[in-house]
Amino acid sequence: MVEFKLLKTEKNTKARLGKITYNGQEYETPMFMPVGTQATVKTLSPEEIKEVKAGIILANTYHLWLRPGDEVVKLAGGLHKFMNYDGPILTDSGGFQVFSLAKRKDITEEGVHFKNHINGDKLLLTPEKSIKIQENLGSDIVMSFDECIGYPASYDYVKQSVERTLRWAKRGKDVFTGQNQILFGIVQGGEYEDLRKFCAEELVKMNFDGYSIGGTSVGEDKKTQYKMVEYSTKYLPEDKIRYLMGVGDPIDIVENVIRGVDIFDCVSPTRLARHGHALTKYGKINLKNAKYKTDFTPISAECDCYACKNYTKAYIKHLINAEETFGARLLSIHNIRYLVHLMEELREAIKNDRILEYKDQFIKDYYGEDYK
RNA sequence: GGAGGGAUAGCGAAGUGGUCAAACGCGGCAGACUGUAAAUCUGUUCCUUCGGGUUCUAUGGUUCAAAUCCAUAUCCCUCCA
Repeated sequence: MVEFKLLKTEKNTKARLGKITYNGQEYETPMFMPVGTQATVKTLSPEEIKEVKAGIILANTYHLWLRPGDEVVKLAGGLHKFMNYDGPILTDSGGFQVFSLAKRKDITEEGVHFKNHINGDKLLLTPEKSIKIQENLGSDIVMSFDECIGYPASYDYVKQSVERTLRWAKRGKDVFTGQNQILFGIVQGGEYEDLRKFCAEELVKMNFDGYSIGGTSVGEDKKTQYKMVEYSTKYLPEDKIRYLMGVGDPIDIVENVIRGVDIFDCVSPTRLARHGHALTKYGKINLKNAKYKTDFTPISAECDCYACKNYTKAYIKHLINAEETFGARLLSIHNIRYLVHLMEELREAIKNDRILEYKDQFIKDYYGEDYK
């Protein structure tokens, strides 16, 4: 069972320091959660996930429902046993797939009709079904089934979508019986403050165990994203987890921690890794670039990850160029460790009430002196 | 010794008179990626002062026009002796 305790709020901002306890394990927030859509953080073993000091990982209802099937996972004894991970697991509801598979969707009051991406079968995912699947999967944190609205979207569309998302949240909560599971509601509302406020307040009335902020990282500019987050956290209770869904650009993490977000997830560290990119204190680098061919230094001298302790840029570049999977694995380890370490630094800054100074220094390092 | 087939950009390979600086793939160079239909996708890849210039093994020829037709040379492959 995941339990959250707010430890402090930073003196000058809304940044929060918190503690999650889970089966005798303790994790601090703000935290970054690596994504393991198909019950695996792509290329990493559970031991490696722990070695980079990641805590919660995220898996996906839609994908596991289709393959291998939530009943199979249940038979295996739940996700933790099935994938051999004893840390906390959060499952997304399938709501994002409504958005990303938009060409083949049909949203009705009942739920969303899909043509699945594996064999084209027609499927119906409903709020009740999503909760049931997540109960079968046996994740620790369950998401309500929502509609992730794209950007831009008209006020009228967002309004009716938010209202439906709220009805879906209620329906899901009504059937939720998860043992040792907690359930989050998802704040939508696009860029419109009154709709974000309305959505948040209605969800809070339903008393969820935590709250997600959705509808971000769908192509909006950074300023808009930060506003969406402000308009959401402002109306959420202090004592519950706030989870910003899908955001993982380092600067966005820093900015949104300042706006009161506790946990983040993003596919970017693992996807960037598979595409040959490494996150570093001094910005993102592309190891495919010719200039790294004979660079026999680690990705980052100050990084304590397995890749940086043992391998050079030139070697990892070679692996990526040769399409050897070990390269993607080393970069995934590094990129996740980079984000987890970023969170460690942010927590330290919150403890010292110096997060604004930290942000300024972060920007100078990451983007160089002439940023903005 | 005889008979046939071939040589196209870094590599492989289309093209067989004009619409060809030459399809496509690989390789190279760069870019994108945000609750993962993503180990994917996009751009670019003879030279250029952006006007143009020089290409399809080499040389010569036919033609208004040649990677494409003809002759010779060089190299490679297959089959028969």
